[in-house]
Amino acid sequence: MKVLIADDDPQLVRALRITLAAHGYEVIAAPDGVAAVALAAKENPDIVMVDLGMPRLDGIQVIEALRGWSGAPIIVVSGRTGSADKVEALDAGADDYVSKPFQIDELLARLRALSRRAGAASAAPVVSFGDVVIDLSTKTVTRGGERVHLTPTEWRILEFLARNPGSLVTRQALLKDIWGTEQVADTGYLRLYMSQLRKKLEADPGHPVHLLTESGMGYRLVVDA
Amino acid sequence: MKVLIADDDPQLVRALRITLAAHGYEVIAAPDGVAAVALAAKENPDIVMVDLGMPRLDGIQVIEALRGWSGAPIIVVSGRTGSADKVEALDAGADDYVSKPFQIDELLARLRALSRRAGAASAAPVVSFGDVVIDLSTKTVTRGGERVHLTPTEWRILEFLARNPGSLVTRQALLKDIWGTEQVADTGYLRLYMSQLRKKLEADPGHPVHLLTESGMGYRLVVDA
DNA sequence: CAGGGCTCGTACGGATTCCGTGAGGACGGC
DNA sequence: GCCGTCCTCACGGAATCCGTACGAGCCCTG
Repeated sequence: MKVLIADDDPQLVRALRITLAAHGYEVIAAPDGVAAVALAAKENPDIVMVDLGMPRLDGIQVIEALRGWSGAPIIVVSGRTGSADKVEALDAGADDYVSKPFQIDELLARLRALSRRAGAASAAPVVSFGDVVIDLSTKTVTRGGERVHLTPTEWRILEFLARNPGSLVTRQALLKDIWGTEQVADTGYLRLYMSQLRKKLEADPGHPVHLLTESGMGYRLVVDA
Repeated sequence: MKVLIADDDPQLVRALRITLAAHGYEVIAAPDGVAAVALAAKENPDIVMVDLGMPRLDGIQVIEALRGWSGAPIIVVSGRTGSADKVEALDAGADDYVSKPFQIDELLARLRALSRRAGAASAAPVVSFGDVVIDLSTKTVTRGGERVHLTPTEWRILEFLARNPGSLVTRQALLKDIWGTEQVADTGYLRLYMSQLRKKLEADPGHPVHLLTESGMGYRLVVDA
């Protein structure tokens, strides 16, 4: 069970690290928002504890960024006790909110409750279709056992699709996630990358079976049951 | 969204009932532990709010009884603020713990967070009729297990109908939702798309059983119970 | 009971938008 | 300088939209 702590108070992080480690958790930590998001993408933690009021990227923004692709439970640990802060954090996608100072045994109980509920629904970190296997945790793609090389942009598109297997993904959702553009100005790159992904992953790129396009709406990755 | 409130304070129950109803929740209530368990078995609520310290059956025992067969999120609302009580309740199977007195907007936010996570795990928003299954979240339509391809406009019409299952949808409501036209100028597209939907989804398109038209009024999607 | 008016279902085809793909330039790291 | 990657542009082909037309069923009326 891997826990990511995003907090800029080194003393608190140190205390938590010792306590959590004593209870069997593996702990990783980041001192600011940007580092937290990057570390989460790299390590794929099972639970995330985030402080509001961090440097570089606010806690709320960290929550929103994580919720874009991760289903891991998020618990906010903050010095702010106002209900407005709690509502904002919970509605941004957090699962729980604990105010400082807190009792350590209560925090541990809340962690157990969260992981208990999330554990029932956690998805496998690999998806596969045909002879292609996508490992989301190690960021590798193999086809018939052979490693397939993808460019960073190709990987990000495929990852987004693989995190929503079987689901229709609209073009604007992809554009917003990959390029951050609010505008839906399709200048054509997406079509280009889909074409290249098909060339690398489909048996017959001219007649795709798994990387499907739904005309007028977006794309869909059809995976094995 | 149905909420069961198990609390022996009639004043609090009354206040909660009004507030929750105003936010679109359906509220049922039980004044003691035994009644709460019985009512939960009968009504199958989506969320349970339980007080510790109730007559006849303690809150902890209620949680354990519910967890025996129900996966519904449980939130404890209690006057006890000690961490020992929190730990006991959470480890018994509760998902969250709020101490009295509480801010009502915080409680609402926690309810939203709980139903969001529980909803993702359990029932996806799906409606079905005959051998046809409509998955609103993945925008997928299957018939006898086979995927059915719909054009964007066909999907939008079907989605609108599926979000109002069994009820009559007026033509102007559909026109306004799909084409954004305030005017009710029926130039015939709607009839056309309904025809195509029936061809794709009805066993006998000439004699529809589920995609019904109410002459002079609009359309109605009849779904399974 | 016959006729007319209205609403609805369905087939056909042009106009438009959307999509796949190839070629090639710009940019940055090594 | 070389190479990988990202992006622009252009064109052919496919999918989709939407206007029109025509026949069938229903209700009202005389």
